Amino acid sequence: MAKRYWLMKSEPDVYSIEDLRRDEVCHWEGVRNYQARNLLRDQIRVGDGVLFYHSNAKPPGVAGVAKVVKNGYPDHTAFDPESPYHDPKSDPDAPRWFMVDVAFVEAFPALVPLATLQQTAGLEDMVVTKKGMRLSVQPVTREEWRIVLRLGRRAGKERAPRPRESR
DNA sequence: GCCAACGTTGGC
DNA sequence: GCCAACGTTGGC
Repeated sequence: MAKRYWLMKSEPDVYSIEDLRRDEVCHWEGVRNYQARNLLRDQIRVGDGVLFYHSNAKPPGVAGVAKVVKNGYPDHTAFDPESPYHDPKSDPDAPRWFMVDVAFVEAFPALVPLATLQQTAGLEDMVVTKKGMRLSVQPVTREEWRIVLRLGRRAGKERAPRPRESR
């Protein structure tokens, strides 16, 4: 399967790209939407690229890049009564919710705001720019990926020198 | 903090 | 299986 690309939302107050930089790898836990669940379980694969999106932020936007390092597996936080993501209806013998593991790749020197995405030619059909689209795990096309990475790296170039990145 | 757009739940 | 009520998401 060729490498594919995704956008995943996280509230930076809960878990930000800087948290992922520190942790290096994280479980993408707590997704409780069936459409997103299906992507995590069936579509997203090791090696795929992830745009790390800060939602409910000021401003919201793409903060950096991660990569998938573990395919979908049951989200154990659903089984934990102490977890904020606890779901008593998820049975360990037939898990309802899934997660993947992602690893830090890079943080953009400056966030690419949603408003910029909405104004950028070539991103007209990008899911995150659509009004009313709340899906927290979304597919991204190869071309959208290319454009957003260029925006993120260019944004940094205008403000501060960017250290050599591995990719 | 507001509220529009969605998704889910539950009565019938 | 409809749909009203309710809860959540997430931009503004």
